[in-house]
Amino acid sequence: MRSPCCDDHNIKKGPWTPEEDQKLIDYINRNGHVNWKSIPKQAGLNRCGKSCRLRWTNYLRSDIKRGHFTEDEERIIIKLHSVLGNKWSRIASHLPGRTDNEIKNFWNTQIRKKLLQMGIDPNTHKPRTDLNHLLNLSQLLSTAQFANPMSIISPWQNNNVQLAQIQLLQNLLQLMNSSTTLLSSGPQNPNLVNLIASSISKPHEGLFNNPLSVPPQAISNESEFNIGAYFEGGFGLNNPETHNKSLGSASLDVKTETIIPALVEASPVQNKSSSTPTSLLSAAVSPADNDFFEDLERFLDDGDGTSDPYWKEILE
DNA sequence: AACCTGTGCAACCGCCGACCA
DNA sequence: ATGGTCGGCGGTTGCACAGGT
Repeated sequence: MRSPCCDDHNIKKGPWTPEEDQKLIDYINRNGHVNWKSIPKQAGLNRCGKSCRLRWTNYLRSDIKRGHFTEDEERIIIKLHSVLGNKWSRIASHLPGRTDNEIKNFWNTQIRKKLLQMGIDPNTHKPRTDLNHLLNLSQLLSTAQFANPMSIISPWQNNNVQLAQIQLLQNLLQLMNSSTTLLSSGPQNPNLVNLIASSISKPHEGLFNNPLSVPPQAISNESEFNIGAYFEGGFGLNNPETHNKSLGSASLDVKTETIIPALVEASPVQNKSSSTPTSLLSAAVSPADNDFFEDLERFLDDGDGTSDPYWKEILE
């Protein structure tokens, strides 16, 4: 049975004082750190060895680089995380001056949030498929498009609405793909899938540096679209060919976080003849609704011209 | 001005593996 | 081979602070 390191109730815990820091620095500068357990006693500190080691490695070391992470560091962290997972110490070993604790905190408080807002699962580095996210996106879009039709949308706002639109389309594709798998009946409407797929594959360079480009392997020819290959790349995170492009600073720009407006309550589901994206999604994600493709196609078809044409704009 | 809430980050906790006697 | 010790790691907590109401 091992003895706990810090089981002495007289051992001090909590934040370190400047005096304690100085004692530890002086001692290690003089003697180095061979045996952490013996250091507190020899340095005159009422702390456990573990606490001393942590304080030294995460804060007092002279080679610690403090302050904001650069975009390069952020890119490296995301890239390494996509390969290594939560191996913070291994990630830290590639970032001189950064500690595992610092990187872990940075990931949990900043990067994680950014990825989630971009519709990327921070654990898998692939597009999110949870229904709440799809609904959020659709709410965002309907808010941006319909909340105030008279308002003038600035170019960068418009760009981000389009970013959200593409995210939503991608998630729809994935949902459709999984739906066809679940239904075990093969693609129910390959033409529809191809229609959406081809709309995503259209170039958007100049809008937002094409951060969500389609890997070439996803489109084998004009009439076929390989959804599996498309999403396998996880926005290129696992694909060396697309990695740099998809992880470019544009895709993680702080603007992405700030431009997405706060979500508002979803508008009530309207009748089919005046379907909004919200109502479409409500229909599309309903577990009991097996007519998803039919509804989607009907919505896109918009024969009576009463529904909003923006879906057509996206797809066209 | 007081209170509430969200955020960032330092520090702790518990587990695990390496090492050694 | 076994058990004890220690360092390292990842998850989690709790505090300080800022901003909002």
